[in-house]
Amino acid sequence: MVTIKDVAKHAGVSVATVSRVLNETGYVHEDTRRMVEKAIEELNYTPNEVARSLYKRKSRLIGLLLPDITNPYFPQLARGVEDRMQESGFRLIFGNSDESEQKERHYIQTFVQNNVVGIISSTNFPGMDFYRRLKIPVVFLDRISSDRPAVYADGREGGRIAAQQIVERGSRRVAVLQGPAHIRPAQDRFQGAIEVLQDNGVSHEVIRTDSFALHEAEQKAKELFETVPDADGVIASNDMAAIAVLHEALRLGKKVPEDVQIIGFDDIPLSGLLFPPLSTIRQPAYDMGYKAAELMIQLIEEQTVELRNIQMPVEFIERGSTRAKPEQ
Amino acid sequence: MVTIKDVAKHAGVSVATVSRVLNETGYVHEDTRRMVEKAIEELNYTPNEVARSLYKRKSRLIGLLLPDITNPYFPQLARGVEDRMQESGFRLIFGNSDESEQKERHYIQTFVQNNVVGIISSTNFPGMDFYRRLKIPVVFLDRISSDRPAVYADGREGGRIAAQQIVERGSRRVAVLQGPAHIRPAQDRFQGAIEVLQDNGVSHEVIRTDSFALHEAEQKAKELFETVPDADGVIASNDMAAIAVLHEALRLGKKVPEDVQIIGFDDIPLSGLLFPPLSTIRQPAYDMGYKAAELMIQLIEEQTVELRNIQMPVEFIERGSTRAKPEQ
DNA sequence: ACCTTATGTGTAACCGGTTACTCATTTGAG
DNA sequence: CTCAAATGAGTAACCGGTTACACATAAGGT
Repeated sequence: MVTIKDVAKHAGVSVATVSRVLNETGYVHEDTRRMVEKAIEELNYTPNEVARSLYKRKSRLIGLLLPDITNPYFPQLARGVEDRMQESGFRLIFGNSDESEQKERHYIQTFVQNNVVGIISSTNFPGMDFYRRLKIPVVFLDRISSDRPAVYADGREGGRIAAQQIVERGSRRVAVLQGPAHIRPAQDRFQGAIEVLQDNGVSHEVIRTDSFALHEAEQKAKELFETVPDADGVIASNDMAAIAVLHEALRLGKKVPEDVQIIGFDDIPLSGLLFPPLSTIRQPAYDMGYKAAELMIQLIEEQTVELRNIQMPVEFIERGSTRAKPEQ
Repeated sequence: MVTIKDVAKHAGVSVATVSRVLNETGYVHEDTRRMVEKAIEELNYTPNEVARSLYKRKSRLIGLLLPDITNPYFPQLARGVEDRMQESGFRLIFGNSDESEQKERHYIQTFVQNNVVGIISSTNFPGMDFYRRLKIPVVFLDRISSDRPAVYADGREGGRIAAQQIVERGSRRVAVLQGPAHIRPAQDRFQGAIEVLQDNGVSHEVIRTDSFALHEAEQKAKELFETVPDADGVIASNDMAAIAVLHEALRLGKKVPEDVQIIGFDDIPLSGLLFPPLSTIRQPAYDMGYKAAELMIQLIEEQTVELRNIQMPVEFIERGSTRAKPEQ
């Protein structure tokens, strides 16, 4: 391995000078700089980030914790984070929490042991002690917390829009998938939807779900049509659930959207490729990740940030699983 | 930050002794051990991995490079890798290469700068100099290389099975999506399919694709039905492409599988939830990731590994986008 | 011409661990 | 009882960078 000493020797200067050239700090004579740069080039030297990190007590690494990248919504968040971090020269250490507190605790610990400069997390446990104790910046993503900055979508508004749309388009018996009770944005969506359904006096049934996992979605889709066989509208807690519901509806020989309208949440990339393509409430997942990264970088570089909670707008994406809006 | 010195002072011993307790090396008196453990407990000390990594010249980090986790196939690989690594206490540094050589080179560099002990990569450029030069273990995943160990699925066999199935089930005019030309497993699938189609004297058209990206898939699906409007069977290069083709077929009013049969490749989690659910050639993605991690751990721990190339079996998953097999 | 300030570079301490080496004490074989 | 081997623990060098400090020389103000 080529070290800074090798470069120093090769260029005939001290390690301090090489370090100054590398970091563009202090005074370095133009001629010296060139010699050092030549030596770096010739030896193909790249500084050891670990040594740097040890002295500085901070690395160029960011910890990213997601529930499960197997759910297509999260990779989009991740890409947003990664791409923004990349622009500023940060790398990601990555972990799936599987919604387990233990795993999460463990990941956070090793993030810290590796001197990460910040942690971006879609945790299910934003209030936990191990977050409170952290002395590095934390940004919650797709989650809400009173202690820490967060980036999330306007869930309540999303829920409202979904309900409005499905009611306007004629559903009168609506099943609502509730989504995990302990995840704020999911509950906001749910509340928003219920609000509007009640205001409009539309009959609705609630199907509770505990996680966003796929097999649970399949299960709940079956349960839905057993519990509410005459449902003519479904508001799903996310697109994965909506897809499961759509599948089950078609399997039961129902026509979508004629017999049942279905609205999802997220707008994952595949939604538009289903048949019928899924109408959904779009969360700007990539942008949310990107913004979270941006917020993190601000927190790292300055200590103070004015805007600590960023709520992103949601949007109704009209596709084929809802009917045409009747003329006013 | 609590350091080993603090622990040493608190326990009334030297740092060397604390280190011995931590690493279970050398001789430590039972009583001393207990005192040290008590001190560690009381101070809530966790060793700094960075310092450790600097001295040892190796960390507990593994670099993982994937083309794009936004494609649902890759998160499954990633989860397999992560879960196995987790078991042995390794963490992942993660990057998406976006099939760009430049990005890839850059990621590999920072992996090295961070003292990763190994790199697992689904690269598009397995032969590149920057891989050859690496002095740490490299395992290619879902890729094939003559220089390095690799874990991949039996693409040729997969292609054969796909073609056999679609022919047996009655397609006589088959469109084949070729998949990126520079990716071995994709080409193997393609070759396998073509072989069988030719052997059976079934007419086939080839649609070339350059990447696995989603928007390209949509595009190619349209192109397919323009070029081969009378196709009664489609062998897609992966499930994403198959989903796009399925969508396009239904959009054009074709009945699947009555008018057109479609076979995908990968078996991503959503395939079964389409309507009709997608028949596909299953690659055991999670297991492949898991195995790759296992292989990597062997390479790290011993220097020598007997089985350096692991080919995983593929399997036809019969679902609704293919017709029933006619009675013999 | 003289003193202050700016420029340029090297020496060595430091970051937080690990381990080679040293030394003291115990243990046990003959 | 003697001496080699085993046990137990501390000191300090080391990993590869960064930077405080020291020092020398050049530049600039009066």
